Amino acid sequence: MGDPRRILHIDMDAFFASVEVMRNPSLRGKPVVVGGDPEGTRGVVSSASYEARHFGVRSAMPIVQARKLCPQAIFIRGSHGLYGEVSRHIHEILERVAPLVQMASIDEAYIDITGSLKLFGGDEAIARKIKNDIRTETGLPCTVAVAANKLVSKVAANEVKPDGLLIIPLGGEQAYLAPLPLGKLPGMGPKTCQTLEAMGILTAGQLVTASMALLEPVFGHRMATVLRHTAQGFGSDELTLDHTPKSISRETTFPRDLTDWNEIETIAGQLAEHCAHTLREESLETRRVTLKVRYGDFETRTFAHTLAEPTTIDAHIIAAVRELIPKAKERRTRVRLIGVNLSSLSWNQHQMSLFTREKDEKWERVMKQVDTMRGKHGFDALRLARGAKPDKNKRGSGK
DNA sequence: TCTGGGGTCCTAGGACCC
DNA sequence: TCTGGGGTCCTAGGACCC
Repeated sequence: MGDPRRILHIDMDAFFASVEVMRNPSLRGKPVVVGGDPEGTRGVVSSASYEARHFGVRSAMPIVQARKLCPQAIFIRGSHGLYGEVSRHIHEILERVAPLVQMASIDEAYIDITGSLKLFGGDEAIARKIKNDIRTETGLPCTVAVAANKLVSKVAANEVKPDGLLIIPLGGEQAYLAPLPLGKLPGMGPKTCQTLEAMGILTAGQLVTASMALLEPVFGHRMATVLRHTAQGFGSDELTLDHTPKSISRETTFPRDLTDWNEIETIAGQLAEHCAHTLREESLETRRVTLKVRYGDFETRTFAHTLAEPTTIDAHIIAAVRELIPKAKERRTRVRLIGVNLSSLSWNQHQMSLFTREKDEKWERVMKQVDTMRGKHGFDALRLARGAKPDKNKRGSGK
C-alpha cells in the first residue's frame, strides 16, 4: 500500500462550557455547567468547565447531582445553534492546514496530515499551528495528538487533555497503549471492561498477551479479534469525508411521567413531523419507522414498522407511528420518554440532482484549497490521501 | 430528587425462499 | 413423515460514543 500516514486528532476542551465562557467572559475561572432543562429536573450535564470538574461534576451526570456537588456553579441550558456555528468555523480552520478533515462529532475531528508534513515542517509543527490558529480565531482551547491512525491519536489526545499536545512516533503505538487501563481504549465500555477484569485483564498490555483461546469463548471470534487489535493499536487511517445519516430521530423525556395515551400520541406525532422535516432537509426518504418508549421504571422498548415504499411524507410516517402505539400501550405503566426514529434511509430520487451538486461543490472547495497550497509551495507540497477521491455514486454505500 | 438526546454498530431469532 | 443448509429481510435489544 501507500506510505504510512499521520493522523491528527483534535478534541475541543470542555467545548460547550468553553464557548459559554467566550461569550460571557465574566464566567472565566468559574465552575460552568451546560445542560439540563430549564427547571433543572431530569436533565444531565452535557459539558462542565474544568473548574466544575474539580468538584466532581462530569458529563452525563444528572443535573441534580451536579448541583449538590457544586451549588455555586453557573448552570446554563446551552445553545446548540451557536456550538454548531463555532464547530463549522473550526472545520474551516482545519481545512486550511489539510483538506482531508473528518468531523467525528461537533467538537472532535481527524485530519490526515500526511500530505502537509513537508509544507508545514512536520507533525509537531502542524499540531502547534492548529492549536494556535484555533486559539487566535475562536479563543477556545483544544487538545491535539498525532499518531499512525485514528484510534491511537484519539486515545493520546484524551490522555493529555486539557490544552495538550502529544506525538506518538511511528511504531510506538503498542508500547504507548500498553500501560493504559482498558477503559481508556475506544469501544471498551463498562460492560466489556467488567468482563475482561473478571478474567484478570486490566491493561491494554495484558490484553495483547491474553490468548485468543481465553478470549474467544467469552466474546466470540469477531469481537475477540477487535479487542486484541484495539489493544495493539491497530486502527483505521482512512478518513470518512462525507457522512450520510443512517437514522434520524427525535425523542423527549417528559418533566413528569405521563399516563394519558392521547397526549402521548399527540407528542409522538409532533416528533414524527420533526423527523420528517429533517429527512427532507437531507434529501432522504425512509422505509422504517420505530417508536421508542421508556416507561416509568426506565425499561425501554422499541416497536418498528417497515413501510412497503420509502416515503418523505409526514402523514405516512405519523400513520406508522399510530399503528405502533397499541403495542406500546400493552404495558400498562407510566411513560417517561417517547421517541421516533427513521431508518433504512435512501436518497430521494427527486432531489438527487441537488445532492450531487452540493457534493461537487464540496469537492471543488477542497480542490481549491489544494490548488492554493500547491500554487504557493509547489505540487509536491501536498498529496491527497489514498482513497480520497470524489465518489459520484450514491452515498451511504457502506464502509 | 437518580439516569438527556443524538447517533453508530452488532447480535440473534424467526420468517421465508431456494 | 422429523429434517439439509444458505441467504435475506424484519424485528428487538444491547453496548458504546459524544
